[in-house]
Amino acid sequence: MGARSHEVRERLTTAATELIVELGWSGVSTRLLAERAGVTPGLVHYHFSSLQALLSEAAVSALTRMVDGLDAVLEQAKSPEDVVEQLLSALSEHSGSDPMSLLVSETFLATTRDAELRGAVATVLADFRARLAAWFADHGVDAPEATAAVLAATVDGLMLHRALLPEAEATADVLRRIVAVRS
Amino acid sequence: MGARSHEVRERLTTAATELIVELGWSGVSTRLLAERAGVTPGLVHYHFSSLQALLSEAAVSALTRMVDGLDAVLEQAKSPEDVVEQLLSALSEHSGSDPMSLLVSETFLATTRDAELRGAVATVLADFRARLAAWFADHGVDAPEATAAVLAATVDGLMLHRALLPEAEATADVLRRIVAVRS
DNA sequence: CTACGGTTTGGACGAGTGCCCAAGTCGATT
DNA sequence: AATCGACTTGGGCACTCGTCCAAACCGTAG
Repeated sequence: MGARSHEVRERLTTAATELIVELGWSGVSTRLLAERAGVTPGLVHYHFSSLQALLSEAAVSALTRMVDGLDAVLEQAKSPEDVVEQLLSALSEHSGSDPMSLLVSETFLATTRDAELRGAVATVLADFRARLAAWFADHGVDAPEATAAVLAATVDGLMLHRALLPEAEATADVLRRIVAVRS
Repeated sequence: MGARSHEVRERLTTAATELIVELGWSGVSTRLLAERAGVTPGLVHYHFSSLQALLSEAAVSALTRMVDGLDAVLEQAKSPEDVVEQLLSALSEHSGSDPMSLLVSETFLATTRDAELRGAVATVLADFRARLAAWFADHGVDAPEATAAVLAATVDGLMLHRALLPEAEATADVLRRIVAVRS
């Protein structure tokens, strides 16, 4: 596997994440993917065992990068309320149907039809939950694991809903209630 | 439109909701649909203008029924905490990858690629939010609209996550924090 | 120079797709 | 009995799909 091979693989996975967002997981075809990546269709199955494998690898690595980015938020947060604030604003930078939200949703849904992908995504999610829970535990939040699970779920749910309806103004205030500190 | 026509339309939409759950929105084909409904493939495009239209009609009516079902929960609930409890247990009846969760997710995702469907689903969601918010307002919950929006989003987010990871035991306790009553 | 292995090409394969339509069935109305 | 219109049939059209593969390319090692 020379450097040339590695570059083509990367071009293909990059094109894959773009197209998953634009056309949906099942809207991505071998030929479209090759065209976007600037290679010939035959190359797709030379570098990857199947189209599914290519999409999965692309999505999982994008998700991993995303979680690492959210992790950086934790390091700067001073209070639990701060975490909510930061998470929310990190998401609000994007419009309702932004690339990140769509990629997350598409990938989650794809896991219901692909056991291998499901395992990989579950690992990423568990990792994020664990880091969040650890931070909460360190900062006096009650029931840190459950709080992390609910907060992560809420963030994903808001992603879905934001594409359909605008959020209420006081969303952040309500979200802050989730991270109640032990009294 | 005779009674015969109406029965076939219903058999097709019923088969559609089943297949969307089993195979995903884009995994449903004309012929598969017809086979499941026990009719010939040509009938699909006689009764519906397109496959998309059939899927959309089936999904929206299923979603509407679902929201009406959740609405019944509200009528029996005595306190805000009760609402959370009931919503959660209504969801927990189903396994992680239950039909309802999957249909919701699939439909939400399909809205990103179909403007007409998006409008219809947004109406259903807005309706549910409004009923929830009205109930909260009547029962002294602070910021009822935002609370309803966050709770609805969390419920959907938990639907997504539950397929991947088991929930923590104390999820309900954390969720109850969302519906804090004005002090 | 030859030989070689990783890479690339473009076309082929069979299967499946949404949609359409001429022809036919069948129950109700005239 | 004849006619009508709603309904149904099954096949056909013009695609796209994932995957595969023989052949060509090309930088490097012998």
